[in-house]
Formats: sequence, structure tokens, C-alpha cells
Amino acid sequence: MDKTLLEKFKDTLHTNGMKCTPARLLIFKEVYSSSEHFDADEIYFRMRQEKKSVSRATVYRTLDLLVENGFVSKVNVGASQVHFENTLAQKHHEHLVCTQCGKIIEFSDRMIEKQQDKICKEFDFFPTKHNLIIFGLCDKCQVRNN
Amino acid sequence: MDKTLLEKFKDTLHTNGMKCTPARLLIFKEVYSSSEHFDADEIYFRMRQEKKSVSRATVYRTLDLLVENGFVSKVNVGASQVHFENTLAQKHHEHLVCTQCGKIIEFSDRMIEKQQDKICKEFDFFPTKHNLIIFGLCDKCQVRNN
DNA sequence: TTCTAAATGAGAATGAGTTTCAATTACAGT
DNA sequence: ACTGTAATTGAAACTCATTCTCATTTAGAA
Repeated sequence: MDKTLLEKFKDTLHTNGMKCTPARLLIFKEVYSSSEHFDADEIYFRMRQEKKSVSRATVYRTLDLLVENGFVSKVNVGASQVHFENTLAQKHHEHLVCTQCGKIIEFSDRMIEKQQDKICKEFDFFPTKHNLIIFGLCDKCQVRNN
Repeated sequence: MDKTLLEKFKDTLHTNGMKCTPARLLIFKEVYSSSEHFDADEIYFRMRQEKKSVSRATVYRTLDLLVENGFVSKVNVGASQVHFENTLAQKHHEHLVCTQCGKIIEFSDRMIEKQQDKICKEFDFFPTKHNLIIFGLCDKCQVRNN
């Protein structure tokens, strides 16, 4: 993991008058230990397994903190729990979600973004964030069904 | 409400070997009594007020039934509860959601749809449904903030 | 009318997430 | 380094939306 990122996080804590605690640092590192989607409980259980336990409450609280400060973003993939992903070098993207096997494909498309901006202008709407999910069957699952 | 639609619902029940019960008919009528979004509890409480009480469980069960049979569809507007809308004469549309006042604007755009199809082809993905939400500030809330 | 599987209601259970609160701890000021 | 204190933590209670359980009722086929 990028050294400067951790430093940035520490700076953020400092400038916001928040304490730089072991729990927060451990969660931050866990979140940046992979670039996959995750949910709060995954982080909680991964940390338990690595004998770096923190309470569920702290995981939730710290994830909120990370979201508020732009280190992590929420991703909606139509699940019942909130999903997250770290924002490391990650440009905005959308998701194709296979409803059969759960596979998630990421994509991004300049034209769709542009068209969205156009629509927002039409409605005099100031967009802050958006979310596009396409549900369906991935290549493999289409074959399986035949 | 369209007479034939109720008949269609009855047919669906019949052909699926399900009983045509008062509770189901009442919920169906309630769902089609307006074209707004709603959630399960709204239906539950509206029906109580109209002295047409059914249990929460039945509301949830019947909404699932209606979704499965295409009379109602789920709409994701980023809320903690599942939202629904009836499918009466409603063509597919997307949502602009104001994060300040909660206002929801519907729109649909042929070009975005086309572009989505193109992307699905690229990934050999067979789309069944999609969901686009743009969060931001509506015209009024942009002004309020100044 | 009778029979039975399906449907219902009431309330318990669940799952994800939030809150509470007493105990702990980071860290600013000495 | 030491102290004081406000922020943080963990554990458990709580909330909220939804689902499940199960005893009772009922639609509708025979």
C-alpha cells in the first residue's frame, strides 16, 4: 500500500481534530489491502481472522469516516448490505451485475456521462453523484442456461 | 382503474393455482390507486386508514407476488426500504433524486439506453433490467443554499 | 357440502446497521 | 514524562425493514 496515502489519512484525522487510533489505522490498512468491493462485515471478519479484532461498531463508524473523507466510496450493487470500495487510483465506473452467479463487471463510458450532464441541465439539476447498475446474465451464465 | 387489469391479475392467480383472496384484490387495487412510488409500509398504513386492514406480512407477500408477475416493479431510489411502482402504462424511466428535499424527478433517455446495449454486447452480457439514479440538488435546493 | 392445500394474521425472528454508555486512551498543555 | 479531558472504543441494547413460523381460516375443486 502507498505510504503517502496512509499519511494523508493521518493528516485528515489531525486536521479534523480526530484521534489517530490503532483501530482506525488497522481498518484503513485492511480497506486498502485489496481493490475489491467489500461490505462492513467482511472487513470485520477478515480482521478477526488476522487477529486484529475491532468491534463491529468501530468498523461501521470508521467506514463512514472514510467515506466522508473520500478514501472510500459506497457502491450500490443491489445488495441488502451497503458495499464499499477504496478510491485508490480508481476512476468512476458503473457495474454489470450477473443475477445468476453474482459476478460484477466494471465499466465506464464517457458518452453516458455526457448524456447525463445534458439531462441534468434540462431539469436544472445539480448532480453530485450517480449510480448505474445493469442486471442480467454474464457470458458463462447465458451458456449454462441452455 | 382499468377493469381489464384486475381481470388480468385474477387470470394470473388462476393460471398459477393461487387463490383469489380479498386481501390480494384489495392490495392490488391500492397499488393501482395512484401512480406514485410507494413502499410496503405506505400501502399497509393507507389500507388501515381506509379500514381495509391486512397484515404487514400479507402486504409484503403480495407485493412480491405482483413483482414476480410484472404488475409492479421495484425502484431503487437509494432509500433504506424497497420502493415500488405499478407498471400501468409506464415506460421504463430513470431517476434524479434530490439529496436535500427528497424530490424525485423521472426521466428516460433513448441514447443512454442504446449506449448501454452497446456496452452489454462488448462484455457479452445479457441485460434484463437496469437502474440509473443521479443524486444531487434540484433547482429549488440549489437556490436555498445560497 | 366437504375437504384440503393455500393463505392469512399475529407476533417472533432476522439481518444490517446505529446508539448508548461505562471504560479506555490519544494527545495538548504543562 | 505526567495530567486532564474529550474523543474513542467495545459490548450490548436497540431500531427498522423485512421475513418467517405456525395456528387458524378460507377459497375453491371435487
